[in-house]
Amino acid sequence: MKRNTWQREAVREALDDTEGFISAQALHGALHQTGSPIGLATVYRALGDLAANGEADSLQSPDGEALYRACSTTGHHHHLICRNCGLTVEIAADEVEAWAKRVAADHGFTAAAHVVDVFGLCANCTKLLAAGEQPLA
Amino acid sequence: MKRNTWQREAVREALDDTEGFISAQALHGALHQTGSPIGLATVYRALGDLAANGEADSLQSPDGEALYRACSTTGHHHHLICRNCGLTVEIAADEVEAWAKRVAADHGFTAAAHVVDVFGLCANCTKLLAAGEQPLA
DNA sequence: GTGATTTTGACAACCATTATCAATAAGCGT
DNA sequence: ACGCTTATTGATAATGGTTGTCAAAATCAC
Ligand SMILES: [Mn+2]
Ligand SMILES: [Mn+2]
Ligand SMILES: [Zn+2]
Ligand SMILES: [Zn+2]
Repeated sequence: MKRNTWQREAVREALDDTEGFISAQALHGALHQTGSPIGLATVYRALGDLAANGEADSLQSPDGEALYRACSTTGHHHHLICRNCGLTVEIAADEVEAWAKRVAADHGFTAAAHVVDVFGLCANCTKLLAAGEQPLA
Repeated sequence: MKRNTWQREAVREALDDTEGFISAQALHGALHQTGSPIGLATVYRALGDLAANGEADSLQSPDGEALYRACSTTGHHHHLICRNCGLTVEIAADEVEAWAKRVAADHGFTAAAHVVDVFGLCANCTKLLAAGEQPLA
């Protein structure tokens, strides 16, 4: 049976305290800074479990890193993500859902799923970068 | 200036001969099987260049591997991909383009890009799997 | 509390991708 | 055609995220 450990709870809380998407490594770093001695492998395992249970959303960053986020919305939705600071907006996109279903059906595809993510610079980061600040400071 | 080499042309042709999306490693393997002595690093570079020039499309597979495909359509478009056999249909989706732009603008995001891919089982694979065949045979 | 079983975590292994850099070769001027 | 400049190649090392290993520690049913 599945056992409850403080490590899994720590990962859940750390993920909740994070604004946007975050990598396993970054979350492990954040936990360490709070004094937690949790191991890196454990963070990977906990995040994988959360994603499998639907408690967290995951996506592949454009450079192939897996990112995780605790979602406030329970149902199916998508994300608008700042590629500089990670700020994330959850998006309900009925329009795109319908489009995806239609496209698959029109071509005889079954068991269709879709990946829909929008990356950009949030208003704040746009301002900062225009002022000559460095990205990801 | 940019020079023309048989290696780049070999990668272009190998990519054209491929039905669906393929990884750099797999393409390198395919080239080797035809007797080509091309180096792996060169395949990575050539694919990166093709993608940068818009001659190839690239996407991150669900497990974080970069996949490439020679596009017949020159403009921006998306893909409907069979997760079993790799068969790919190119999709023009003005509706989704407009949606992505609107979503970004509505939230003050700039420099927006989007990832939109639909994965499913093509008609043929649906039939085969229903008949009890194994996936990815 | 005891013990079977799960979980952890330091570390190694893995694997895709990128950086090195000496050797090679494209292509311009001659 | 011939050098010469310089982009390109490719064997190899390095990088970096992720997963596997396995003995030690922790959980929980009894
Ligand atoms: Mn959707
Ligand atoms: Mn698009
Ligand atoms: Zn931002
Ligand atoms: Zn198929």
